Amino acid sequence: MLNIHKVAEEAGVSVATVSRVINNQGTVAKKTQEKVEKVISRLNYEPNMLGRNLRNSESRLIMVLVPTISNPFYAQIVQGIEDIVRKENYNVFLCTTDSEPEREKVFLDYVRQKLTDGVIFMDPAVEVEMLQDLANRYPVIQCCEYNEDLNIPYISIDDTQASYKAVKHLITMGHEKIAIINSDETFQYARNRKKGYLKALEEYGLPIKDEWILKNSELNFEAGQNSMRKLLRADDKPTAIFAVSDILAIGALKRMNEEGLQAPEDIAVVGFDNIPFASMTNPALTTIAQPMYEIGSQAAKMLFQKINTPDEPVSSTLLDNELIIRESTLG
Amino acid sequence: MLNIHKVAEEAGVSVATVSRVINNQGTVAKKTQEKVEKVISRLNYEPNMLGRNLRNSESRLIMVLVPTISNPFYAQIVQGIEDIVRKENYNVFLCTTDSEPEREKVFLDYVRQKLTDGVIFMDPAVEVEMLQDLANRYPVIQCCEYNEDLNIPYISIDDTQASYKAVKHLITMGHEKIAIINSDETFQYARNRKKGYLKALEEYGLPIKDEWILKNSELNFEAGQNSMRKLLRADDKPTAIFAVSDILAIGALKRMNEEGLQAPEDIAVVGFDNIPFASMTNPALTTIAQPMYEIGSQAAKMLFQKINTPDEPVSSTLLDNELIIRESTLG
DNA sequence: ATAATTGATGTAACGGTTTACATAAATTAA
DNA sequence: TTAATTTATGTAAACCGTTACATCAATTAT
Repeated sequence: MLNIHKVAEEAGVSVATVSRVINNQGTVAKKTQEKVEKVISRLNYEPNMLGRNLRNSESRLIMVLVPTISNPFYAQIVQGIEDIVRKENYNVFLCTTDSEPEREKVFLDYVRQKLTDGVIFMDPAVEVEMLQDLANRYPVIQCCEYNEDLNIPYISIDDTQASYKAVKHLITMGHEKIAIINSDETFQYARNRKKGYLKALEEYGLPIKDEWILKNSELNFEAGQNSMRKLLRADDKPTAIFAVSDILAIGALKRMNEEGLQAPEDIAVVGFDNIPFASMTNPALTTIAQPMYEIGSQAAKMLFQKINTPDEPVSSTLLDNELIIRESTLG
Repeated sequence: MLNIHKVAEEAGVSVATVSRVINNQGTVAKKTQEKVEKVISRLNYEPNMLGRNLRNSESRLIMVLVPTISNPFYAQIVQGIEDIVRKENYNVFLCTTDSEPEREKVFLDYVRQKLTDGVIFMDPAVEVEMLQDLANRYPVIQCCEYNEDLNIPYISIDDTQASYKAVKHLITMGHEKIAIINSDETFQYARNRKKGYLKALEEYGLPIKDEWILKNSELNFEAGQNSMRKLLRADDKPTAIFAVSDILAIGALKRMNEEGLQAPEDIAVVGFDNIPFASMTNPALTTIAQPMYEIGSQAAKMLFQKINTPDEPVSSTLLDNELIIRESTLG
């Protein structure tokens, strides 16, 4: 086994001296230092991180829990996280949970088990008590999806206000029959976006119909296509659609295209997130831009607050969002 | 500190007994077991993974190094990896390198430092000697991007043959002026795809022009758009384009769209990868489908071969690929 | 020349877990 | 009843690195 003892032995010094050289604390005589360094590079020695972290009870590792990486939405957020984390000389381990509680649990245990120093959690599906319990003892930040009943700092946007804005835009464009393609309402964001949708319709006295309110348990193109298929078969066809995710909106646009329909002439479509691909579609997609990078970097900053001053409370934030108007709603 | 000693003390047993209960080895008397379990759940104890892994010199953790998660191409591969890895009762840590050698190095050190049991490496930019050295001592698999001069197992596709197929398709459709939008030729795949492109042109005696051969250091929509802008300004405009990535192809399509041009009528476009978005564009994109899920799951299987039988050689594989013909080339 | 200070290095405990081996108690065999 | 075996539990070393404290040598001060 190649370890610090072996190096010490080869160099004819004690392990303490080797350790001092590795963590260059400057208290080692020059020639001893050189001697040790020579042995280290000759043997190709790397300190074992388990031993080191165990001793230091610190890993300088952050875990980021995402449901999936197939939605580019997360890519930008992770970029924001990475940039801050690296600046602090930490590194990021990204873990995908598929929103499965058991998988989330396994990864969260890594925090309890001291493998990582903290966690940024998007889209938690795990039981709330267990999450709260974890957050009481370790640094945890909720990012994007959150539960405000918990005493865990979160960073997100005001989904209700954002979707209200999106739907109001459709109303301003003259639409009166507006459908929503939503995801699973177990998610807070889905409930909030529906709330904003309903609020806008009520405010303008527009009809609310069950057949215009669709839910999807999966969030992918196919779900968007399926939802659009259903809407095109509705007794009373909507003239505009608000999809709570660009992915769903793009699937919907595709379905229209397959049926020979045009956006916005036949049906206008608004998405949500402003993933890079949203501007690449034809027609380009009107959408709510979340400040993804900013969300990520803020989340990381909040996490470091918790790590560095565990006893001081970290305040939660809702960031601004922006309606990006493109061809899919512009007559 | 809450540790196994504390639990042992509270339960009035030795640490060995607690350890046996945790790893339920069945050699503990029923009532002792219950007593210990009660204490464990009362104190909310979780074994420290650093201590455990240090002792066992095993982490049951796999590191996957990707340049970025913003290209959905990687999402599918990672899915393939995850499914196998979980089946083996391991977990995946995903790390993004931005193809920066220093970042790659930091993560690779985690393997040396025993934090993870192996690595699947896509798109290595790190110095080859260091990678080879790592692979000599730890389980490493090259995935997608690879260097065949190294003695490190790889899984990928035959890029030369695939791009030859793509370009031949364009030729079959009657095109004689065919451009390539490539990425950085420091990458093996980029060199191979160019090779296939040239081979097809040569075989059919078609012209090869410098102004039809474009390179991009970044691989994103903007790069695709920029390349297309250049091609549209060429003295001799191509009638067909082979892009070595769907992302580039989609950017190129967008640029055409902005200029009021249609694919394939004005210029035909072929992409590479068959990311989910590729079928969502309008027109839908003709592309080379890489068996992404399969690549990922194979990579994981190969890694476990290395982990479980370190001394037996693992053979490298090139998987089949398929040309998916869609609207962007179909007159 | 002696005492006091500085500098370089070593010793050993500690962080948390697992497990070979030892021991004690309980059971079975003779 | 005694010896042999089985079962349950405990002791202590091992995994690897860090660091407070101790030690010794060398330098500086008096």
